[in-house]
Parts: sequence; structure tokens; C-alpha cells
Amino acid sequence: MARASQTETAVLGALSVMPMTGYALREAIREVLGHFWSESFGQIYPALAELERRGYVRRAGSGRTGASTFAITASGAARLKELLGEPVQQVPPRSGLMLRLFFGRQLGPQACRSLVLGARADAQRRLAQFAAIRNEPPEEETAEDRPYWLLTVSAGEHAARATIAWADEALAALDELERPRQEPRPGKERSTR
Amino acid sequence: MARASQTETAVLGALSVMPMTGYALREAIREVLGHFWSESFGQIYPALAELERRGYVRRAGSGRTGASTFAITASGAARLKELLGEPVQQVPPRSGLMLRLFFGRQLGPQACRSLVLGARADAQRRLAQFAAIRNEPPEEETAEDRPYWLLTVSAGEHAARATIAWADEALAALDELERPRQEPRPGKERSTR
DNA sequence: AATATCATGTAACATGTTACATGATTGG
DNA sequence: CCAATCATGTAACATGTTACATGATATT
Repeated sequence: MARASQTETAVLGALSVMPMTGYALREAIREVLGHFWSESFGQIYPALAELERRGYVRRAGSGRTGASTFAITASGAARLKELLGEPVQQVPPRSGLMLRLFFGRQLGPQACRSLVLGARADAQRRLAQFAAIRNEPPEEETAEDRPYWLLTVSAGEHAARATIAWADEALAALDELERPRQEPRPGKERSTR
Repeated sequence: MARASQTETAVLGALSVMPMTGYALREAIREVLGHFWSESFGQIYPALAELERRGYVRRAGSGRTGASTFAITASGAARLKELLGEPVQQVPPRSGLMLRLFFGRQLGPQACRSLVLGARADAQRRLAQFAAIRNEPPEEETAEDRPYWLLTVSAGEHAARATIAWADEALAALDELERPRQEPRPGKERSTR
């Protein structure tokens, strides 16, 4: 039961696409799933050992001395379907950015501007990475999985664009906060005629 | 140094708005910051004890027996500014939804549809909660903080709307995946005339 | 030969949740 | 008086990262 849930799903899922070593597993998760998921060696190796013990994966021929390529077994594929069917469990939210902005009064508008600008730049960088993924020529072996991957890429793109739109709005709001004027909105000029 | 970082920031930040008990602290974080942050009692009470030991907060008059209202001290306010100025550290991404969709091939289009529909409904629910926050009459004591809070609310709204837009797109894509037809797009009807 | 990368694994540490134990106050 | 809520705190557990130890293979 221990070492169960999410890591198990990620490892089995990746091996359902193609067999690979523990090291390659980490790389694959970082490169392709990296925007939505992460695993460290400290998780992957114990998870692989446990999955092997339970017969969900097996060591296939090793390419080099000391390295083993892991492949998913039939019962492993069944287990994966079971795991994927379980209700989505999300981690409690912990946005360092939002925490800082929430208490932004203590920081002042200028420091908040920097934070927002940083978030905007990050989002822009992510957009570029998603575009790169879209432009990659589809590999033969992963053709069946690709439509689903693009679903997640699309989610990332929507989120990134939303961040950029929000950032522009927030920057304007912070500017408003900074200048200590009475009238909140300029309104029509004619009103002073 | 232990028990430092993010929880300390959240607790000091909340107390910078107004003094309160540990219990109220948790409620405040849940209600107002809940969409972006979370803390449990198991974090809050040890953190308060540590902050008190270091002189960043003090116990003010208690309303009832056994309960203590905590207030931020001058050095606590300074410490908060220091903490807020530290670089944003974000938790590694772990989206259970994206993990499932990524391996959606194993689930099939129908199950994926359910997942996406669930995410869409969640986003809609969040939008309603944000609207409620906006409509709350601003309290006197929190007036100075409010503009910053609204910044985070706006971020939540943008994110939720992006989720809804993505979900609609994803549902359409899943529909396309399901029907096993040759032509990817129906095209103009006239072509068959 | 030296360096970079691939590869496996473990131990120590950091963080965070849940469940429990305990009791006060308030409202019906 | 009884239940719900307010309130504090701890211990056990779950999870996850980082740093380290170790060595093979490929590249220059």
C-alpha cells in the first residue's frame, strides 16, 4: 500500500508508452510531462522496485552493465487503468506568488510590479516551450498517445495566456495604486467644462 | 531556521492584517487565501510557538480561557517584509488531472470527457466564489489590503476562465477522437452534392 | 586520460496532513 | 444539558527532495 498513489501512476504511465530505464523515466517525465508533473530519483527507484516486486513491471534486457530497462507487464497495464480511474486527487494549492501579492501592501506597488513581471515572463517562456512541443515531428511509437498529450499542452497554453492577460491587468492596477490621486477614474473631460 | 519559510510568511502575513487566534488564522487562510494557499493546524501551532519564541509575535489578551490572540510585533513586521522579499519558491507541479489526461489513451475518450467535464464544473464553481468575494462589502480594517487581494482574485478568475475555455476545446477534440472516420474535418457539405 | 553523461540506489532531511486527546464557550 | 463550534496541541504517518556514494560508458 505504501509508495502507492501518484508516483506509481506516473511511472506505470510512462512505461505504458515505451520501456525505459529509471534514469530515462525521470528524463521523460521532466521533458514531456514537466509542466504538470515531477518526480525525483528518490521516488522513482523505490517505486520501480516495489512495482517489480508486485509484478507490474519487469526488467527487460539491459543495454549496458548495471542498467536495466523496465517494461510494463499485462497486470501492470491493468493496474494502470485502475489507478487512472481513481478520483483525481489534487495537492493543496501553494502559490508563492499569490501569497506575496496577497500581502503586497507590506511590499508596496513597485515590488509587486516586479513579481508580476516575473510571472509574465515565465508564462511567455512556457508558451514558447509549448509551441516547440507542437512543432516536434510526431514519432511513430507515440502516435496513439499524442492526441492526449496535446490536450495537456493546450491546457498549459490556455493557462499561460491567462497569466499574461492577468499580468497586464494587474500591472495597470498597480500603477493606479501608486499615484495618490483623488478621482479613481478620469471620466469624461467634458464634465469639467 | 527550521519551520521557516512559507508557513511563517503566511502566518505573519495574516497577523499583519489583524491579530487573531490560531484557530481564526486557519479559518482566515482557508476562506480568503484558500484558492492559493493552505495551512493545517499541525503547521500553524508549531509555527506560532516558534514565532513567539523569536519575538515576532506575542500573545495579546485572550478572549476566553485557554485561547490566546496573537499579534505581530514590530520585529515581526520587519521579518515579514524580509520574507516577502525572498525569491518566489514554487512547489513542483503535480496536477492529477493532467497526469490522467496525459495517459488518457489508456482510459479512452469517454472517461477523459468525464475528467474534463469535472474540471470545467470546478472552474465554474470557483468563478462563482470569486464573484462572491468581489461583492462582499469592504471592511474598514482591511481597506488598505483589499486592492492587493483583488489582484489575486483576478488571477483566480483569469485562470478559471482559461480552464473553461480549454475544457470546451478539449471536449471537442475528444469527440473527434472518438468517431473513427477518415476525414478529420467534415468540410463543406457542398462537396458531396 | 579526463570529463561529461548515463545509471542505480540510499540516507538524511524537510515538509505537511490526519487523527487523536483535551477542554471551553455558546446557542438551542 | 446537549450539541456544535471554538480552541490548542501532539504524535504518527505520508510524501517528497537533496545530497551523497558508486560505478559504467561515451566523448574529446
